[in-house]
Amino acid sequence: MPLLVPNQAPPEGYYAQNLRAVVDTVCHQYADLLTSDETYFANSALALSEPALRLLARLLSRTKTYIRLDSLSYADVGDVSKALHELSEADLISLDASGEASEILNLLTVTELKATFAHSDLKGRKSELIETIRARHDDMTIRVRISERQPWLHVIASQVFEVFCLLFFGNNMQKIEEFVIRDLGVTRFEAYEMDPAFRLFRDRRAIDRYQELQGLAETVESLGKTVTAEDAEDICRSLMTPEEDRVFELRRSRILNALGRNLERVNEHELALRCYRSSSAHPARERMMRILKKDGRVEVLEEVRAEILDGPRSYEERQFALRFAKPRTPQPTIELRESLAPTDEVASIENFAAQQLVDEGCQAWHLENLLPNGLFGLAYWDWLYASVRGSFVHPFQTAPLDLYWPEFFEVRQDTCEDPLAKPEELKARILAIADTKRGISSQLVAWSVLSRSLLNTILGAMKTEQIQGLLRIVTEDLRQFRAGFPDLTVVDQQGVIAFVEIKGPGDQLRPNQRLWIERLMQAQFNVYVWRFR
DNA sequence: AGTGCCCACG
DNA sequence: TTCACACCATCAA
DNA sequence: GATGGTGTGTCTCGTGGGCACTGT
Ligand SMILES: [Mn+2]
Repeated sequence: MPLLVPNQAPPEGYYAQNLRAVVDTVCHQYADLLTSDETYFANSALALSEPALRLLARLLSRTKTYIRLDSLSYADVGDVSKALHELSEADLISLDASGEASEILNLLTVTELKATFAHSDLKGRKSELIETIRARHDDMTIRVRISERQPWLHVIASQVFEVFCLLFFGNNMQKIEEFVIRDLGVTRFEAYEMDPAFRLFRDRRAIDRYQELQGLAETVESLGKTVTAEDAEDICRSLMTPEEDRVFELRRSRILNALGRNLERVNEHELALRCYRSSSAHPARERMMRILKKDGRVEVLEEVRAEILDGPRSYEERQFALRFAKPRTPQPTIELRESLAPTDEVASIENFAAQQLVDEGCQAWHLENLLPNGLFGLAYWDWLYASVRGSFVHPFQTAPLDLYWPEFFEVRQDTCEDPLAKPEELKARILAIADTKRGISSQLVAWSVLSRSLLNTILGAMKTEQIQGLLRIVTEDLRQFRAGFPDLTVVDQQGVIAFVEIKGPGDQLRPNQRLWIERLMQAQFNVYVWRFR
């Protein structure tokens, strides 16, 4: 029986308990790195009376930070106005009618706006209405007039609480709602070990820098191709120093790559080159080569090419350096089937092709990367959730933090058994883990797609060496081979497995797709491209 | 009156 | 709010 | 065929209420 049931009252004090858990954990882990504001928030929150903490938990779970008082009706809080005053006394919320006029005006409905700011000519969309009101009254008048009818509060603690969530989850995407999703039973998480002494953020600088990088990413994103040289200079100044932490460094490099790409679009080649030069992430050097080619700077181009070949960052980067701006060299030939494209509209060309294979007597599924990722995730389940310092930092993870980093296998090989060492047991191992772990969230295993019978059929159609071969490819480079797998997995009437990449008119193989196909052919799989014209 | 979006909620 | 992929336009050989 | 640009599906769920907006 799950802790929470939709539309049924949660256990007494449930949301407050979640809030307390986050604040407690962060305080224990990061007490010495918190600013005075953050420490103050933690102390005052933990010192609140139970009703006030319950109310605060609700307020912090709202998406907006300005909230109408008449929208607060929480039975488990009891005396709401008493709790409000307590929160206000603790400076966790403000009751003194603060805020931007436009934001506050948005708290009212159209009807209320018209009633509160009675003008005969108020009409149009709500946004236009608000503009009109703002043009006629100053902010103070607006606030006063609304607060007389519809008092509201501002959740001061919101910003600081975001930092607490960042420290708790180690990222800006997961929020405190994770608790609810888990307690409803929607997601189950593996019972991995965590080291409470481990810190994702080493020092205060790391916390601040994380947020700074987030801001820069947003700026670059929002500027897009309206970016000017001055903008870029500004942003670059904050991005030119390599980060010590590799996660930060990857983040920095990706922002530089995005900025560089935008600069290319506005023909700022020199600035773009500077961004790419400072970046340590693919495709920075690829973009450099393209720019240099365009500008006819052959010598520098060759220098970059040599640099890549000397230490390629990925298989794809190396492949690009080998082939770019060079006479065409033959590539391994791939079996090709060709058909006419369906005349009438179909939902997707992949499903159309799959249906045709079914009509021919085969079994066919559109699985793409879900198959290799799923098989790897199952065969290496214990590797994924092994106790490795720093790989798990909170209870809501679906993969270890170092999954896509080079030392993933190295740091686990002493404690985990290599599934490939006993190839004859692979099939049974994968099926057994699928049975025992079914439903537990994994970044690699899509349970809804990989049913027991599907796994049975597919694994049954693969020879032991083929399963081993497939996993060898994936484990060669988890990052590279997490994408590019052929669209369809097919088992024919003789029980022979094949993989098919479907190409509609005007679509062609991408480098990672070609790479997967070549590897699969080497591993003795039937693979072909099915092109519709 | 109908439709579709946003948001709180469990 | 990303990532992987398909689709589409354009250009060149 | 190469390249660049854009669109789509995907979300850790499902539901219900309130609201804006549209059309009669
Ligand atoms: Mn395809």
